[in-house]
Amino acid sequence: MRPALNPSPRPTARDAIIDAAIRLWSRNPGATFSEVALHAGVGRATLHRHFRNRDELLTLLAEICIAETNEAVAATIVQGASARRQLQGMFEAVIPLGDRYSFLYRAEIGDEHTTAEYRRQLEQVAALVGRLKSEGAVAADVPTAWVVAQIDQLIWSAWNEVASGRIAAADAADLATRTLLYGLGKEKQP
Amino acid sequence: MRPALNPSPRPTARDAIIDAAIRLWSRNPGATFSEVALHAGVGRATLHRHFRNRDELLTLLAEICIAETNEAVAATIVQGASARRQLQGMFEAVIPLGDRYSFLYRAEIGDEHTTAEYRRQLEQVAALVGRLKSEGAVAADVPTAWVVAQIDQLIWSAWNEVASGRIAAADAADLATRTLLYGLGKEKQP
DNA sequence: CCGGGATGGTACAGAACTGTCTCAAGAGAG
DNA sequence: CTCTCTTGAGACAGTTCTGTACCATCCCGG
Repeated sequence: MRPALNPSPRPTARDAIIDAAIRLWSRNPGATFSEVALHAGVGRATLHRHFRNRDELLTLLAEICIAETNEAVAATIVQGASARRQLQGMFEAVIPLGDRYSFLYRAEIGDEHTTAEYRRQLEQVAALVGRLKSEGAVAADVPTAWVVAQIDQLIWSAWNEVASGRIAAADAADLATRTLLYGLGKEKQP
Repeated sequence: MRPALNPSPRPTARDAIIDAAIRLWSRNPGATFSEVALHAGVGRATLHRHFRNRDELLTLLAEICIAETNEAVAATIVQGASARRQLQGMFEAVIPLGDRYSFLYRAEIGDEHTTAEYRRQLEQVAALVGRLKSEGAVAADVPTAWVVAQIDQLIWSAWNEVASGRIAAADAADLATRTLLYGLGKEKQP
């Protein structure tokens, strides 16, 4: 075999651990290392071989989630598009990641680099809100922090409703955009 | 002293524990019994005298929070008022309770009575949404579950913004109502 | 002044979790 | 086939949390 460009030679176990940890800690942030190993179908010792301790795994997960989100957003956003269209694109990209993203809300990440990266993401959203305002898509008299918070919450609840089957995945992004810009007080605007 | 109508003869310690537990577990659901005792300014032994174990305390806290919310809502809602007005009243009543209410989102309550009571609260909100729809304040084509989720999220984020000082407490309920009904896409409606 | 009840501090055993180690088994490359 | 690397299983000690018990102290009412 040629020298692997991929640094992980046999990634199955490692990937299974990462997946199980994200899935499990999303629902129960206090879940035990043993439980993670069990759900990953992996021995607890193997888990410790890949990740020295809880913090190391948690930090990696956070980095993965942030990177996945950045990637998804970057792939969807069209540079020349209107801010209004970029908002819609962001919803479309990020809502399906809800289950991988959600544990970040609860996790207490100590790592500086990770928190800085997260803050950077929020700032990007704030910048998008600024563009929405100058386009007239969002009212100027609303605090930007409030709009950012609403976008965050909409992503979360949209994924939540999709995951529980109450809303079709295809409708989620539209519904989120509509809710943010026009509210739920009248029929859908053109 | 006459036989106390109040079943708790010397409530200071007990109250301090309840308060500290709500405050602490809201931020850190995994906080230890020792930490709760420490923050309550009470010996750990005393804590165990009042509450046999974690579940007992947690269940009581949930019941208290639900009762507080019911009480606050009931005191504010005017029977004859429009659903639109009742929504505003609910926001005004519940947003200030955010810090006491928030830990319920994360806590895993096993108690049947408590979860039933919580479900009942959600159903009341759903009923309010139904009335909003028949009044024409909320569009009929939006799933009720979505509206309920938005109301829940608005309460949480409104309290959050108030708590972090980014938004004035007096404006919070108005902003939440506006966001829900009219969205953030245009200047405030009359 | 005196006694009962609540409290704080501490000690203790049991349980759960963590992190490390060892050893046997299995899968894949050469 | 053989060698190497990874894995699963389990043992182990150390730490933390839990729930209980005990005792000295304090406050309150009588």
